[in-house]
Amino acid sequence: MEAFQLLSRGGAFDKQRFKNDVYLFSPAKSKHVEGKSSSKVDDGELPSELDFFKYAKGGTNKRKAANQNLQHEGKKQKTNHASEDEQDDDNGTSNSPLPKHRVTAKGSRVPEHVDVFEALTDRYQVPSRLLENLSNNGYNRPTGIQSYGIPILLESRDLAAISPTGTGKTLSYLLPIMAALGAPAASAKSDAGSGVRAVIVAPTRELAHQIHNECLKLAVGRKWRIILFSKSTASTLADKSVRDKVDIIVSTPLRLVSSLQAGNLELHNVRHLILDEADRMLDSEFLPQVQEITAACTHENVQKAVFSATLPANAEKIAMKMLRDPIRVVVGLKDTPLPLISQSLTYVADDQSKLPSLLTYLAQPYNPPVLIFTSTQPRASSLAEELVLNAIPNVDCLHAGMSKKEREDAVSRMRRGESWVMVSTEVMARGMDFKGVREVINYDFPTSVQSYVHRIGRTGRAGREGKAVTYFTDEDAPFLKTIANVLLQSGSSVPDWILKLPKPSKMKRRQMGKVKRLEIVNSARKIGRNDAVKKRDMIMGSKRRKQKAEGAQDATSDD
DNA sequence: AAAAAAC
Repeated sequence: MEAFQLLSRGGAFDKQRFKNDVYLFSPAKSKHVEGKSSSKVDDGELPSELDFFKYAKGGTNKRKAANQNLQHEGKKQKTNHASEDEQDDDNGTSNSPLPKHRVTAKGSRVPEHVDVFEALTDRYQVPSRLLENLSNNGYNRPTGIQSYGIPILLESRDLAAISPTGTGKTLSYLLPIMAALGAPAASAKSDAGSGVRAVIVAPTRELAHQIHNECLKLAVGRKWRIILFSKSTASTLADKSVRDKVDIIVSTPLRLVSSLQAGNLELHNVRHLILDEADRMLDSEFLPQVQEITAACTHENVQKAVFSATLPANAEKIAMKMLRDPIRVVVGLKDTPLPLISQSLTYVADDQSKLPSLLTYLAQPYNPPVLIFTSTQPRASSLAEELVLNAIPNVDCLHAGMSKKEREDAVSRMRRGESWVMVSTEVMARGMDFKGVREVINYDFPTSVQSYVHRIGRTGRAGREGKAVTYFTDEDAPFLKTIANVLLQSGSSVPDWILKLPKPSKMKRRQMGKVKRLEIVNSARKIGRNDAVKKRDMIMGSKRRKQKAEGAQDATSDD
């Protein structure tokens, strides 16, 4: 009976019900909203294409036009316009599945872009060995950010690169670094000076690990020392004569900072400093650490570059101050998901209704692996647990509260395709490239546009299609319109009534943030529990699990 | 908004 009630509350998209709840947020406008919505109920049922064109007229195009005008306003700066469409026409090879984006490059003396990787050898003497490694790894033609960004970095210029998720930003900075490195520091003919020459900083261990892997693939046949910085690798570099022979370090910020402070690392010889996921690296939590790192890079010719799919104005300001005579490259529209990702918003009345909705979803055919995002670590753990208890196969969990080994194991199961359902926190939201992910579910509503764009950007990578579903509850209403606009901007359709919601800024958002979200409410503790618990402990680690459970109980009793 | 992540 209980289960039936839960199911009947969750399930299908229920406009009517939500509409009533809108009153809660804007009593003054409630009649207006209701009147308009009910007279246009049919709009929501139009084919999605029609819906899109309708709203694109009002919002999307205006904004595009505004963007373009802004770009033309630069005074002393030169603007380059180009389009990947043209490049595709030139070449005639239509095996490029990548979406076609407008590219703008703004700054002084912008180097010309390249249409093919081979042009890099002619123009910049990029070693052919490097290009071989490219094609061996399946890189045939440069993406937008690669064709513009690589020449800029090869000309030793500073760069702020904004390009959508899954469009090859990593290669855009790795290739120029490797082209510029020359002989390994350890070799006799090196004129590299002493100390590491390139540093790449990323916000999570998993991402740093992935970048390091890419780095190794590209460096095949060369003897550079490329270090994924961790506690153990850092300790092997305690000996200065050893660390002076390192060429490239990939690291998370705090790891670098603690080595700097311990006097176990010098960055005075760094010629290339890359901030991946730049807006994250420049947010208030990471900024002090990043500043310490940049301050330690004292070489007069240090080249700095920042990369992200999103770069809010304040982060861009900080970035531009950091950079010297920078060039700003924007591929597509900033802070916007790929149109390849078909996005939808699903109403679930409240937190308790989410699990039944998800179970219903997972009971139908879906494309594994599915990546599910929750707002907190305990919620990720307990949701994974619930799915296991409900006999969903191959459930995995990954958050930063897990041990290093547990995290690594989870990632490798994911890479091997053994995970069908991966429940995670923001730790997985940025940069991670699991090529198979075709569906993302935002179980908990994202807390920013940036978070939304990066989360759903785990699918639709390298030209593949993807699907993203976002659950929203009554509590999420104040932020719904903001995210709905992002869907519109990227070509997904949104029901009429959502767009008619009052402006987010006018809503009472303060009181909304106070709702405490604890663990996923259990709906089905039944038979086979012991087996399920064993399996769960294998997935999440029993020790950690116990700690989490105790912590959560404390939190509950507080209430 | 606000939690997450970084050692």
